[in-house]
Formats: sequence, structure tokens, C-alpha cells
Amino acid sequence: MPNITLPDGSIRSFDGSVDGFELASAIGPGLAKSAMMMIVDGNERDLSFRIEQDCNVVIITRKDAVALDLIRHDCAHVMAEAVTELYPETQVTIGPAIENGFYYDFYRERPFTEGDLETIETKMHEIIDRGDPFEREVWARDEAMSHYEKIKEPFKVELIEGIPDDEPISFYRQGNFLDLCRGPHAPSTKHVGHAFKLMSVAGAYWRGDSSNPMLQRIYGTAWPDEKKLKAYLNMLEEAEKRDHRRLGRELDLFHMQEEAVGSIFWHPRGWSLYREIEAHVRRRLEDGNYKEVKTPQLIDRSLWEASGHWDKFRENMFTADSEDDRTLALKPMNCPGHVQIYKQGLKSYRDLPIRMAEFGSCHRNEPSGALHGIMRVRAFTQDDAHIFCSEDQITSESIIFCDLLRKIYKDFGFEDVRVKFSDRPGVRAGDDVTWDRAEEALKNACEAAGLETTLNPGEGAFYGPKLEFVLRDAIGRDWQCGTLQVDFVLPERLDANYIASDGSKKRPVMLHRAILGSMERWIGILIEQYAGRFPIWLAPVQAVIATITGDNDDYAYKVLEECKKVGLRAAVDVRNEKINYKIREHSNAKIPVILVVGTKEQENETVAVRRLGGKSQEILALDDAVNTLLKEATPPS
RNA sequence: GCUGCCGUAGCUCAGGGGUAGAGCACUCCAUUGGUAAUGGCGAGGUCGACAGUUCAAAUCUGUCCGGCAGCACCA
Repeated sequence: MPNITLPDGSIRSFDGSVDGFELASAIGPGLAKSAMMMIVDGNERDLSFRIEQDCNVVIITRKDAVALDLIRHDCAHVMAEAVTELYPETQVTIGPAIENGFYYDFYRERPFTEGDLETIETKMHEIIDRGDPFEREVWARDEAMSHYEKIKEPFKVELIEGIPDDEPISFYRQGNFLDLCRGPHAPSTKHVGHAFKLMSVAGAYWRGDSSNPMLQRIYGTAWPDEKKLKAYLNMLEEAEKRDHRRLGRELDLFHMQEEAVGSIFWHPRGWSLYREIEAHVRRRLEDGNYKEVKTPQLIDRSLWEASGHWDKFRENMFTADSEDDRTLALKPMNCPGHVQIYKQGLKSYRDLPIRMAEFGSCHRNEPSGALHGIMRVRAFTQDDAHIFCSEDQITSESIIFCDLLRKIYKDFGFEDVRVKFSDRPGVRAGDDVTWDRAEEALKNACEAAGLETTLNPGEGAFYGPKLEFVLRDAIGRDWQCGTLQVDFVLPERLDANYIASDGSKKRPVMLHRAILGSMERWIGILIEQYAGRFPIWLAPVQAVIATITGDNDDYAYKVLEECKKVGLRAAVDVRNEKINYKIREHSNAKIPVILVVGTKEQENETVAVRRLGGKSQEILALDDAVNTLLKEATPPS
């Protein structure tokens, strides 16, 4: 005799057990038709689930946000059915819903081709139109095992082995397709709808482990309706236009070429951007009482052995031989070098904290498949710093750091940053007591700094826990930029110490920290963030002076001189082209300001100020215009 | 690194066993024009590299290099 409480607070009573279909029908025929699944006391259930006891129930229709994952997961099953129908030799493995869609991993000898995707898609539409119901079955463990052993699907056997004993082993059947699955699913394949598209095929290791066999992953996207699908595909197209690799070329910022894979050739405009960013961070660091240093590129392997990098990082290091038979390594990190500076002379507790910064040029031999534009390269510059402090300074230094980081992110237009807290990994240095202290200190700092973090379990560095500050690029990929890492190990390995107030010798703690992460990655993110339309203080060319006719050339050069005198980055365009042509070209080049000078302006010593994207113009006296621009071009204070 | 796809002019792309194509960009000429493309002429390519098949390879095959997507790895 269940009494069922609905989201509006009303209660429905039934004489006997009731399933979701019956419940939805009792509420209304419209709901019965559009119902996809239900949530019973917080648990997602199929509509066919029988309710025996009093509970709270929410009926989910395709309009509900949670239905999105359901549709995508259903769609993955439909895809798996299509694939097994078309290519019976294929083994299915797993197929979850993900952000924006779903995927399914298959195992087969011959990989899928792009052409196969179309075939599969057609078959999927067919299956959806067939509208077979998704039917849940619960099997005994040994039955399930022997089923998959019999049909020779070792991946599924492995999955069953991983299901805890107290969990039911459920299958879902639709038509002739049967799949091990936790569920829930919509009532039938018809409920998936036709607003989906298969996007790509790629290899993916079984269980995400590169020592396992590689599966064939098909990615798809699925939405409640056609309109949302179109909007998503549109968004992808728009995102492609702000891809930093494309804008880097279009705006003449940098290029890369085969002879220097993973390294960047910065063009004048890109380098201007780079220098402006560096200068700004440098100002902020000076305000934050950091001292900037510079350490060697090539360092003898003995130091890397002592620091532990030779052991842990050897594969990623470039080496070179010197004439006296030494093996030198291009630095992949700056920390050992900074410790060397710290160790020059005795340090007292009174010297701490020491905040040592470097725009450290690092080389890492990244796997070729990891390289990505200027976001992931082999030669990059970290806005690195190490804070040498005592253990009881960890929290306060972390808070100061988080404030600085947020200030700098805000300067560059990033207000919302996701922060991951990575705690102790399985393989680590240092004892558990030390780890407890380090994690505690970092946690306290996050709280005090008002940072919301998500836990990234087991992903800390081997020497300590870390915070990762993550930004997202135009095509939805996440990139770690800033980081804060607590390290008790390196000072020990490299024998750094200080004299405490009681006269004893103590180990300092090292906080490894970066804000931008790498200049290169940061610029990549920045290009995409602004879609190439940089704020005027960062813009490589802040203003172009464009003439109407050749008679205005002299005056144009005079305007240029005035701009340059106050430090504005300006250029003239005295080409024999119409003003329309010049406007269009400099607008496409995303120059923030165009100063048009014609005979009228020349006679009155004025300029016509036209801003990027603006429709109108403003006539200003030359002095006023220069002063206004100068003010706007001042970096954030 | 692994799997798949791709590589033709500076860019975007067509073509495809027998003399290499377009648009934009570039050069030069004419045009001196008021807020997102003035008109015309011209130049520009060992068709990623190397091997093989063939009378003949940009085209077919193989190997390598590089790029792209994903996986793995990571700032």
C-alpha cells in the first residue's frame, strides 16, 4: 500500500505495488507519454521498477536535465546494438555518457573507418524507429560469468569480476542486443530520439591503461531535440574559429615547424604579447616580495641524480655531452637550481619565507602524441617560484599565494577557476605523518582563501600534495595552469637547511608554485579566451593610423610619433588603398583602435577614433586621443 | 608512445597513372578614395621525404617525417 510523495508535496496512495508507468498514468496521460525514468528516494530507476513501499518519487521527462545523461547512455546502447548487428565479430566493452555525448569502446581486429560511422548511424536510426523496449534482467553471478566466457568476451568477464558481491548483476536487453549494465534506461529505444551524431573514432586503452590492449572508441553526441544538437554543432564550429593554432597564424603571432617540433617561433606580435604578460606578472611578483633569479639551462647529471629527477624524470629529459665527458641535462624544472641559490650562505629562520621566482625556461621530451599547439610543447617557460619557509608558514604562504593567483587571473579576465586538490599518491616519498600535516596545511589554506576545490584522489606529486588551477580552452579541453605543491622531500635530498630560533638546524619546506603555469600555455588559453581580441593593454598593436589619401601621410607620421612618444604600440597604414579596405583589414587583424586621418583631421589636428567592432567614430583632438588611449592601455593596477 | 585519419601555392581547398588548378594573400600598373574587399596585369608549387611498381608516379605500394582527433603521459 505505498503512499508516494511527489515533488509538489502531494501524496498518491495505491492499493498494491505500482510501477513508474502506472504512477505516471495516474498523474496524467501527458506525463505517462513523456516519462523517461524516475527517481525513487534519490535513486535513479527504470519506469518498470515496482514500488512497494512509501517513498518520494520524481518522474523524469526528456526536458529534465538528468534525462540528458539517460538519453546519451541509451544512445550508446543503441550504437552498440547497431555495431554488433553490422559487425558481429565485434566485442562490446563499456559505453558511458560523457559531457556533451557518449562513447562506446569496442574490441575488434580491424579498426572502424570514418565511413563505417555513417553506416552505423543509419542503422541506429533504424533501431530507434523499431522502438524495442529496454528490459532489465538480473542474473546470478556465475550465470553471467559463464555466459561471457562461453561467447568469449573476456572484457565483460573482467567487468563482472569487478562488481562488488552485494551489487546485483543486471543486464539490459533491447531486441537481440544484450548488455551488462547498471542502468537505468528509458522505456524503449524510441525514447532516444534522432538528435544524435557520431563524431569520431579513436583508439583507447582498455581501462585506461597503456599496457592493456587498445580498443576502438566511437564518440557520439546526443541531445533531447534537433535544435539543441544543431546549437552544439554550431558551438563547435565557432570554437574552432578561436582555436589558438588558427588565430596564432591569422594574427601573425607565432609559428611552428618540423625542424623544431614542440618549440615555438615567436613572431614580433606574439613576442610583444609574451613580453607584456611577463612584465605584468613581474610587477605583481615584485609587489608580492618575490626575488627574481635566473638559473642554468644545462646542469650536470649529478645534480639531477641528487634531486631524484634522474630517477623519476629521466625519460623526459634532454641531455647533451660536454668535451670533458660530462653528461649535462637541459633543465626540465627549476627547483634544483633554486635550491642551489638558497644554499649559498647560511640561512636563518629570520630569512624565511624566501620567495624565489624565475621565468624558467624548461625543456621536456614530451611524447609526440601529447604535443598540442603552444599548449603542450617541449620547450616552455614557467612563471615558476619556490617559497622556502618553515612548516608553520605553509598555510599563511598558501593563502598569500592564492590571493596573488586570483588577482593575476582576474587581470587577464579569468574570474572562475576550477581548483583540484590532489592528495597522496600510492607511490610516494615521506611518511604518513608528514603527509597528514602537509595535506592538512594545504586544506586549511584553501578554506582560509575561500577556494572551492574538488578532490583529485591520489594525483599528488610523489613529494607532496598539490592544488591545480584548471582553465578550459575553446574546444572544451581542460588545461592545468597554476599549481601549488607542498614539498618536504627536495630540501632533504638536496640538503637545504636553516638555523631555527633555538639554534638548531632545520629543514625548510618548499612550496613549488606557478600561476600562469607556462607562458606558452597561458598565451594559448588567452588567445582563445579573447578570441584574439586582446584588451588594449595586451594587444600587440594597439592602434593603427590609417590615411585617407596620400596627402595625409606626413600628418599620419606625426600622429605615430605622438603615440610612440608616450609608449603606445602603434603603426601607420599609408598604403595606396581605400579606407574601407584598410578598416576591414585592420579589423580582421583585431587591432583595438584605428585612427583615421584625412584632410579634415590634418587641418584641425584631430583624429577620427574607430574602435574594433564599433560602428561609429569619434573625432578627438590629437592630444586628447593619445591621452585617452594611453589611459586605456595601462595594465591593471 | 599507441590507434585512426590527413599532408597539392603563404592561407583555404579542388583534382588525380601521361604539360599542376581556383579563390584569397603577394608583385607591378592604373585609380587619391571618408569608416569592413577599386579595377587590371603578373609572379608563385620536386604535389611532406625516401624507396618500390610502371614505358610513365603528385596520383598506386611500402617506410619514414610532420599535422589532426582520441587514448596514455603532463605545465
